[in-house]
Amino acid sequence: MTQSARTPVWKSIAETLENEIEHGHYRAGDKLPTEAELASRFGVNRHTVRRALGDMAERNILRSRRGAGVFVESAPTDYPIGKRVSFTQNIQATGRLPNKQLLRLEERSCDSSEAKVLDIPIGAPVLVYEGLSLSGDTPIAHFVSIFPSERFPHMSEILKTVSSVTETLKHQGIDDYVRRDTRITAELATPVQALHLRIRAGDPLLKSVGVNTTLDGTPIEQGQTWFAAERVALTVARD
Amino acid sequence: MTQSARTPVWKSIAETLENEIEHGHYRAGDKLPTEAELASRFGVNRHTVRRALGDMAERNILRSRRGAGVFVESAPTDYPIGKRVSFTQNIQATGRLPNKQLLRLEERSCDSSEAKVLDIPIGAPVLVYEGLSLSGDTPIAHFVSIFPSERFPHMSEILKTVSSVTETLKHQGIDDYVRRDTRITAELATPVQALHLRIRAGDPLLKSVGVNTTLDGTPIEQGQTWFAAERVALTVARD
DNA sequence: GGCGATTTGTCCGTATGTATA
DNA sequence: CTATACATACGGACAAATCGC
Repeated sequence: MTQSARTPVWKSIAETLENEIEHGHYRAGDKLPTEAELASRFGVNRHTVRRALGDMAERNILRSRRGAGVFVESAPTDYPIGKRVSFTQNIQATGRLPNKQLLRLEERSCDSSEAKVLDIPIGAPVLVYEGLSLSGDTPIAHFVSIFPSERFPHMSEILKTVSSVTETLKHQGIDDYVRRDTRITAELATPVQALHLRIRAGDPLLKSVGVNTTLDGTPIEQGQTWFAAERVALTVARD
Repeated sequence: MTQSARTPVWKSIAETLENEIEHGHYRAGDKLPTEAELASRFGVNRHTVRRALGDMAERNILRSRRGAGVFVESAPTDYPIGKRVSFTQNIQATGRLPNKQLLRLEERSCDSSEAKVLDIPIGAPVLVYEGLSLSGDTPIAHFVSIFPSERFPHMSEILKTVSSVTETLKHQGIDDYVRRDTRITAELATPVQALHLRIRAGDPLLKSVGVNTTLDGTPIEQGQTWFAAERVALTVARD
């Protein structure tokens, strides 16, 4: 009757459920049995189940919605930030289908800070490329990229048909490029961003601002990306 | 009278103010002149000034407080994430005084995930080191570090006197260590974290989870850090 | 849109084993 | 050994959100 082992009951319940999620018994988005059902399954009080679920929710494995149930969260996809950063490749590596949705594609003249970053004269034309990045059909990020137009006269037409920046740059004669630096901050989602990313306003976003250059150091793109924090973890690997 | 250049008046006002902040005319925490004063200074309507201030507020350069005035935000400190990540060195590089406040220092046995990361048997003793990282006297981050105790028998006593992890490890015979990987996510501050970091609950945090190893790859520390997003930008540099 | 059943969230209380001073 | 504090587990009641009809 008494608990002989040193591990609390709630903890072993949590580990059991974690294993079942790990082994695909429950998948991302699935609804777990109700607290009452789990309580009777494990032969414990509902509160003991709640302790286990609470622990798992704290570690972002589950999310509970009052009145609806407890649901399995999708594990955030690792998004490597390194020398070469490519959304298409990063998503393909997870085994899902990378996709992009175009929101805006326009030319305008650059301001002083953009000129400084891209190493072009103030007022020079830049191409603004805004859109959503999707993994399968779940939105991952909202991005705004800026290219120096004079360097890439056909960028706009190609971007309309090709949804990969890397591919588009290949058509423009850039076979390889590297990330010069990346700056990562955190922000709260605006209502518009929340709508686009299918999250709630005020949910956390990971903002990444990076500059890509050719191998000889000429800047070719300044990219700003707002990742839905619940779906992505940025990773920095050694080398 | 008419605007000959293509740049809007509000934008050049914003750039002017930005320059003055950049050049130290206004410093972090300073109150700007009132909107009315700025309007008369630039010879424009108050609404035009407001457009400039609004743009700067959106970029987190300013923060306005109704009834009080408009204040210069402290620029987020760049915090490089690379092969070697040291809070002490990172803060020293900004010219401020790194500091640490101890919140907890205790030994317990590790769970399965910690065992896996630190490459020790499940249940082996680990030292938990929790505290706050300060730059000067403004809190920057809240951290929880875990060390395998059997490898470092005197860690606890040294950490009580030395506030730098790098220094403490030197006393333990580890002259050099490298960051194996770093995982960056974004979370919302809990009420307790908000109190510690002197921000508001629900404000965005940058969470970084990293593992430091000796040069031969033996893990010596798992560190979790929650940075106040408004005070820090994590940077990833090439090389 | 309303309504009732379902489900989670939060509060009250009780009891017991374990570690600590 | 006693007193205290704490974590664990159970029981019940109601509020609040959600869903289906």
